[in-house]
Amino acid sequence: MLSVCGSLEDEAFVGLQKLNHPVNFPARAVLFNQETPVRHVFTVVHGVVRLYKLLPDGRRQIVGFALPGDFLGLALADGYGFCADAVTAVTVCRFSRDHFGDYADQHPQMLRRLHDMATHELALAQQQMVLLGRRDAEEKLASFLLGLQKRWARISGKSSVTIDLPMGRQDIADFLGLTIETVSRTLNRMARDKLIVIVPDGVRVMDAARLEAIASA
Amino acid sequence: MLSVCGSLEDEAFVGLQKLNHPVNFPARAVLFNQETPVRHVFTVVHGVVRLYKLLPDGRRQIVGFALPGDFLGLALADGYGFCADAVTAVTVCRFSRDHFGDYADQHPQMLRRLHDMATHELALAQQQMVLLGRRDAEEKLASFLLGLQKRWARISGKSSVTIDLPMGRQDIADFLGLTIETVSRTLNRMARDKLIVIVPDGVRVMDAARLEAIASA
DNA sequence: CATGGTCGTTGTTGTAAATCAATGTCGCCA
DNA sequence: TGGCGACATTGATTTACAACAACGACCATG
Repeated sequence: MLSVCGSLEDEAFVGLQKLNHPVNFPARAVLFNQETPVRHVFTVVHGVVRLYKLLPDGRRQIVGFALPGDFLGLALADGYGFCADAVTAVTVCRFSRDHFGDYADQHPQMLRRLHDMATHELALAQQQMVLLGRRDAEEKLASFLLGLQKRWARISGKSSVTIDLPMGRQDIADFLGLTIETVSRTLNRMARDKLIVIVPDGVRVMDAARLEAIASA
Repeated sequence: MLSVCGSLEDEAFVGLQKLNHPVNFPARAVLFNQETPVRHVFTVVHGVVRLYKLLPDGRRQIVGFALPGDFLGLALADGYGFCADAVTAVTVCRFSRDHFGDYADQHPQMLRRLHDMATHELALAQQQMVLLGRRDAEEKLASFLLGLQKRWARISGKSSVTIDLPMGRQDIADFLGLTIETVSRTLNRMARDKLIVIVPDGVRVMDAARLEAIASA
């Protein structure tokens, strides 16, 4: 289990502990949105947060799900904003954006670490572009499931064939650039094909090899 | 016009000048690819570079076009690779990845600047996710054209209603998650609708207001 | 000025996914 | 216990875009 402030237990970050400010949000609570300037950065301690952008007509693209240990606030500077809200009940560590920025500027190793996180996020974003632009519904779902499985494994330290899906079908659809119906149909077809079994709030991987073949097709 | 090493004329970077190594590539030349580990980072001086990822079956997603002044090599660390090749004849400034990394680690202001660039790229990547996941062909093209127009304006210092398109239709298609036919048809429909005029290697914006309405729909 | 190559356009047909429309399931609370 | 509301599934139909196919424009090269 992650202690008070998740990914900040690093020696680079001990100085930040005193700026630390734990906060709880119930499911569906808004952490911040596209319009209002963001006054804080966050580290997720538990729960799941969805990050998304809205078009004026209401179309939504989820740009990521933040799981425990993830840091929120990298791309917040640019004025390009996105929204974040709690998928499940969530605990975060909150830092004032200004204090955090000052701290980073005075601690090159921290800056370095932030930069590494940013480039990692960028690499993930590029993977997501491939997925959104060039893959069909089944490939999208297979990648999504396996990607989440790896992330949960990394968080819990042990891998499992059961993948927890705390987010609803609509969230998955908005992450993968599909509709809720297509997500539902594709998932159920995968179950019919014995790739997975659908369980409450998750799926169980039955044929990892075939699933991976589809995901990296 | 950008002098020897484009975006490196900053006081933060004078120490790098001696590591500077200008290189020319003809159109279509490969700067680096997904497989081979990347030994250099680059700054584009002139010409246009396409950055893309390939799926095993040959599908391609262009994740960005690098124009003069742009830096290449942010997301290169992660092992997740992408390919880069010259759309037009290209001049770049090349730096050894190791030397560049060492330099950055010893110059916090440089690290800071790299980090800002990375978060900016991340914000753009997220915009592109919205475009790929949730916009139709016409919206994609409109955004693409206006985005390029702004970038050219920023580079040349003056805005123009004529947008240079040095890349071919296939490149545009692979950037927007469309086929070449859809790009062609959509552009020609926009021309028929008097939004733009198609000229050799570019388009001319005739109805900026309507185009922007479509782009930010 | 023929010839081949690349690239773009245009027409036709096909299809994956969107859309429209019920219906089903589960948990919560009156 | 029954009924309401959120969410998921399933079916029918439509549609935007892909795929296939043919043709035309441009230019480089012998």
